[in-house]
Amino acid sequence: MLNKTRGRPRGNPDTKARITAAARELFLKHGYPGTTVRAIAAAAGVDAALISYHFGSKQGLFSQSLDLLCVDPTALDQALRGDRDHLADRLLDSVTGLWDATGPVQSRMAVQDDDTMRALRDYLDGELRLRIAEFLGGPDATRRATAAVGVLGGLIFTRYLNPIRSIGALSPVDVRRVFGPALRAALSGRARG
Amino acid sequence: MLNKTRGRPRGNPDTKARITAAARELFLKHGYPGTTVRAIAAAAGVDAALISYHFGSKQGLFSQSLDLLCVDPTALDQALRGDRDHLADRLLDSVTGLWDATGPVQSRMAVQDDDTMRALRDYLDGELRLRIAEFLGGPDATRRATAAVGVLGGLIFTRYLNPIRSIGALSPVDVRRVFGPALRAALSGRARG
DNA sequence: GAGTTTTATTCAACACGGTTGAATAGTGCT
DNA sequence: AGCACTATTCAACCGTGTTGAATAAAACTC
Repeated sequence: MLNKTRGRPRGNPDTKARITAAARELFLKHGYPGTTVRAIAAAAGVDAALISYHFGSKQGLFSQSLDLLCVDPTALDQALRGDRDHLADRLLDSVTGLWDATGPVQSRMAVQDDDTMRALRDYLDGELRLRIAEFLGGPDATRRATAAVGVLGGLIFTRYLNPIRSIGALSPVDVRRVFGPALRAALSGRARG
Repeated sequence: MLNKTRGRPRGNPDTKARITAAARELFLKHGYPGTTVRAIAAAAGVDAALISYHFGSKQGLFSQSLDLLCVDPTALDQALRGDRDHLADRLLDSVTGLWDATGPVQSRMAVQDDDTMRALRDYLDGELRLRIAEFLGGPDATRRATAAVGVLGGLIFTRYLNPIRSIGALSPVDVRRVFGPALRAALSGRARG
């Protein structure tokens, strides 16, 4: 933008880092379409062409600036090991543990990214659901696993992706209290009303 | 676009309808950012400027082309009248009854629209949750209503907004079977595991 | 019905967005 | 030193949503 002599700069300043930092802040504040490449470049004190050069495209910068580890299979492995009685609590904890960390920052943005949503879908349906069914065993294991995925999807949706106040404000312990009964019933396939 | 003599056309062709029809189809096919105003105009056989004139903006056309009746308070009133035992089933039926009708068409698009998501949020948190709590009464009514909203949000999310196969493919009856136990447990606040 | 206002439409142009190609100045290897 | 490579700026391009003027039909008024 400003006359910063053409060509490679002195030293090896980590410009990519400065760009992603600025990108995170602006994407967060104004959303994906509301953030222009030129604005990011200006905030990072750099020319707009650089972000195409470094990240390929605006979409590329977006994807890379929120390195979505939302889908971390290792956390799942932890939850699916242990006794059946506390499975519900472990699942809930793994969700809050994973997503609370990333902050409402990336969560809200994730819903705008098509790839992220597909990844989440594939994970819930193709991975989590199958593993839970396998863990449960017994009759109706598939149906119960589907129900559990539905409940966990509800937690993810109402707490992170489109956070409603009464659920977003809960502490992780409260999440257990609120969602515990529903999730346990989903896993067992029965509820006393 | 093409030489269709300037000025008001003969008769009173319902151009707005042709535009919204074309818009629905294209938005559906390519998403909001992937659909250009000029493409919609071309598909409707009309100049691009017309859509700014009729709908104010591209966003306005988008909002109006999916007239979001997703949030219909009357369906809720029906569900909240009756005995406590079948409340869960009635709530589930009202969700499937309402959203299955609109087709996966508008549902998938809704998640891209900020206004729609806010409306849904406000409805779940400010309306549905309060009414359920009021209906339930007794201790912990608020917490149980919150849990119920979480479960219903899960159904909406995993079946309509970001539909995963195993839940999107269910019949309304199956939805009751799968989500029934979890929702009943949420409403009662207890589950036998 | 003639005259005026209002509405629906096209056209041309603007401002802005993301992206690209050329020019340039450093870094790193031999 | 020389050479390939990399990081950067600049100028330009093309596509986008939107706007203002021109125009023609409809709707209203007396």
